[in-house]
Amino acid sequence: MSSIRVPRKRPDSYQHGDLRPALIQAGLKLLTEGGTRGLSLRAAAQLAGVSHAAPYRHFRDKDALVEAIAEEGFRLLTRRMREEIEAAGSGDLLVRLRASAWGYVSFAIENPGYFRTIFGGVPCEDGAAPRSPALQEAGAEAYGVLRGLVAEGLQRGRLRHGDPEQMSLAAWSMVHGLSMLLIEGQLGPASARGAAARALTDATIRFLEQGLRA
Amino acid sequence: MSSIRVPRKRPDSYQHGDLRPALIQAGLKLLTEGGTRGLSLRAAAQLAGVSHAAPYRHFRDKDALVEAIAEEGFRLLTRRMREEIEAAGSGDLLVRLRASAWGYVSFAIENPGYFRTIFGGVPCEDGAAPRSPALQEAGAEAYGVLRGLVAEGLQRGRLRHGDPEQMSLAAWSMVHGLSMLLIEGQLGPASARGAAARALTDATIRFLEQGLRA
DNA sequence: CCTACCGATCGGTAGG
DNA sequence: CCTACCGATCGGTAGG
Repeated sequence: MSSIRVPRKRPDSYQHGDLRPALIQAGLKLLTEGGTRGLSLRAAAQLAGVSHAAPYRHFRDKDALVEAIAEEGFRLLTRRMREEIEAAGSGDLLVRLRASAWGYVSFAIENPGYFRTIFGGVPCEDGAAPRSPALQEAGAEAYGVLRGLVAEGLQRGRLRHGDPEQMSLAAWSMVHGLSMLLIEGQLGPASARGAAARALTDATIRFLEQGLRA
Repeated sequence: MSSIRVPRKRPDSYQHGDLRPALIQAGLKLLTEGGTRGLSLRAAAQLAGVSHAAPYRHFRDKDALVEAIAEEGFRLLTRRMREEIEAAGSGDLLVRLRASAWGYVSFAIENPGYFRTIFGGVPCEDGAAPRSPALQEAGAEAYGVLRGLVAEGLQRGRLRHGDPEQMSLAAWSMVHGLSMLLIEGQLGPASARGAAARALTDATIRFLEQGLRA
């Protein structure tokens, strides 16, 4: 057996000031591979190549790390939706709505660790979820993408009259439910792969479109 | 301090042959209160009033207990949906579809512990979910309720022509997504309470109905 | 940012 | 079904 201490020249180049993002990445990896049970500050520290006491300089406790991961995840989800919408061009609003739906679902499939953490990773306690203001805002921004599309559709008369909040919630529920069923394997492992998932998303969202369109 | 040992006449009356269901109840309580992190075979044993080695006579390991809880949850979910459908009478199919949706959502709200366990409690690992045949069947039965209503609607010409599988999935996605958003507090704590949730469910499901009805 | 240490809890097994 | 025990891991702190 060689020496027990691994170091020599830490995994990448933390140590300086970039330990925080490194811990987030490590935590995400642990979360993805082993679920909430697989995540611990100690393991994250080890993955990042620092002592198990180091993380406490960046995160008050384990929940704080999970929250940081969730916040990052929300931002990435928002970005993905916007990218898909942009890629769909400035054409028909229903097409853009469909694009945003695919952005949502594809993000979930490709980033199940982030996705699960965002939606109920930590505050699964019984009572009210004690989400931080920053996390709440990140979530509101993601929801705002859908909300914005609906508002635009109503304004342009592309969607039938109705409560925009209810319409947005209907869309959100649908893509969220589909995402969860896909990543949890409820629809079979094959369904979660790219092309199949895309087809399922399109087919599913079209039923909702019929209910929303003018 | 009185004696350390609590017993005298165990909590209820396990010991004989009803330890298994008692452990399931205990596990559910732990799961509900503290999430996956809060569940341990030892804690469940303590809640049930037995030694921490006793559970191993009924469950191979921790995952086996979680799976048993999920199976029980699926059965209760199925029952709840059927009850709501029955309560809605033999009237219009869309009314019954709506009733089943409320059965689904209300079960989730009232039994978040069961609901979370059913959908991704354990097998959150990265790869394929290793769900037991019994668990898969329990899940298929719950899905079958929705599936049956859709089939009936198509047969009676109450729903527009379409792939029954896709239509069922659309309905499932919607109620599932709404349930998850509600119990994880994404819609605010107030929304998850009875009347408010019912209104949200009805409003949401109606948009889908427009897309499904003939 | 590290080493060293604390108490607590865990899954699991031995052995009866 | 119990007591007693194992090694491992955890969150967190002291103290530097």
